This record gives sequence, structure tokens and C-alpha cells, in this order.
Amino acid sequence: MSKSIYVGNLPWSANEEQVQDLFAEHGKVLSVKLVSDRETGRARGFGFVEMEDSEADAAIEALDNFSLGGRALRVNEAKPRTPRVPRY
DNA sequence: GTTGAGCGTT
Repeated sequence: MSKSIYVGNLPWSANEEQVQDLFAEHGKVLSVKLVSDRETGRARGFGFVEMEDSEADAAIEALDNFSLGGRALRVNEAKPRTPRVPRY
């Protein structure tokens, strides 16, 4: 099975490519999704990585608090994404 | 700077 991993405290200059490559060192990365603010078109500084259950756990422990670009990455299992709420 | 998308028929 696979799990979604939350990756926060990313530098605004980070790309999905960098994140995927980083996580790929600890397991097979199924997918990577960096989140950006669609309202402003600016990066929100976090993203998500999908990996296999066991590998996701290992990657979390290995990459959590990892220093990237002088910033300590925040890595943990992602919670279900927020349901879209209709705009009025 | 902290938990994701789409506006269409999955």
C-alpha cells in the first residue's frame, strides 16, 4: 500500500524534482506534489510525497528535520486533504 | 510563509 507524506518548511525555490530525488534515496517515490497558492501563484512552502507504507515511514524518519537550503524540513504522514468548500 | 486539485461526467 502507499502513503501520503507531508513535506513542509521547504524553500520557496524548491521544486518537485528536488523533493522526489531526495525521497527517492530512501525508497521508491510514487508521486510528488508541491503546493502553491493558486490565488497568488506563489509557492506555499510545502508539498506532498507518495511512497509505499514501509518506505514512507523510513523516509519520514530520515528526512524529517533534514537541513535543506539552511532550513529544517518538516516531514510527517499527511492528513487527508481538505474537502473543497463551495465559494459563494 | 505549514496539510494538496478540478469547473467537468469520475
